[in-house]
Amino acid sequence: MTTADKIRQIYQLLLDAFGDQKWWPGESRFEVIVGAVLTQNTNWKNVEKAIENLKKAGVFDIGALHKMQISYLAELIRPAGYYNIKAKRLKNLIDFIYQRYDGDIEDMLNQGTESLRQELLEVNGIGRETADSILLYALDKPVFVVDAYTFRILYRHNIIDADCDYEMVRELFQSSLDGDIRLYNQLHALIVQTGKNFCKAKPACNGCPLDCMPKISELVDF
DNA sequence: GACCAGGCACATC
DNA sequence: GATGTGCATGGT
Repeated sequence: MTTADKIRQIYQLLLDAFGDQKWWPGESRFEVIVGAVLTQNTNWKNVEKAIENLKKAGVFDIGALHKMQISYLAELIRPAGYYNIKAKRLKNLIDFIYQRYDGDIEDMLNQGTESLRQELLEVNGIGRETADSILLYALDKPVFVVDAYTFRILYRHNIIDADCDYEMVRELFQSSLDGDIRLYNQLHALIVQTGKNFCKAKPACNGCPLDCMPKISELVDF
């Protein structure tokens, strides 16, 4: 069985276990973009509070945030943690969208995936996971999002080894899932769901607490 | 009270 | 290039 087969099999198992994830939580491309920055190393519940603050303040649109004082933005997003640095990062990203795309998120859709990815990665505060989350979930681009849960789960189940880096894992998923945006979207969401529920950062790693993984081990020949 | 959460940039070796 | 550190709130 190839690694690609394993990836696809894991997808099916997680889908059976957790069902359709309907990701990303967010009602607009803009909301996904903001959430992608705010969720950096942060619980999503805290991000929701920060976004709610922005909505209640009546400033939840790109134009309002573009004009806003950074200190006020920081105060509004405070519940998301790291609020000073995230205010800067959000500003950097919005400034980029204004400078490069005239503040029009829809305009970004016309750009090629790879060049847009490079542009996003040049923005200070936008790393690979944040860029890829924006590309996939806000802009419907065919990019698989790799996060801490992805590494943790794959490593603990002997699908990757410790020195495997972000781009290697991304390639692994993208080649396994054959450019299917719908699958990229769903599987990343399922992995996060799995990680949140079962795969904490520092368990006794021999014997993953993961509930569904023994079933994977039975079905997949690791 | 300790530990963790859907990262990232920067300093230092 | 790898390794360590600061950033910070809120839930368990």
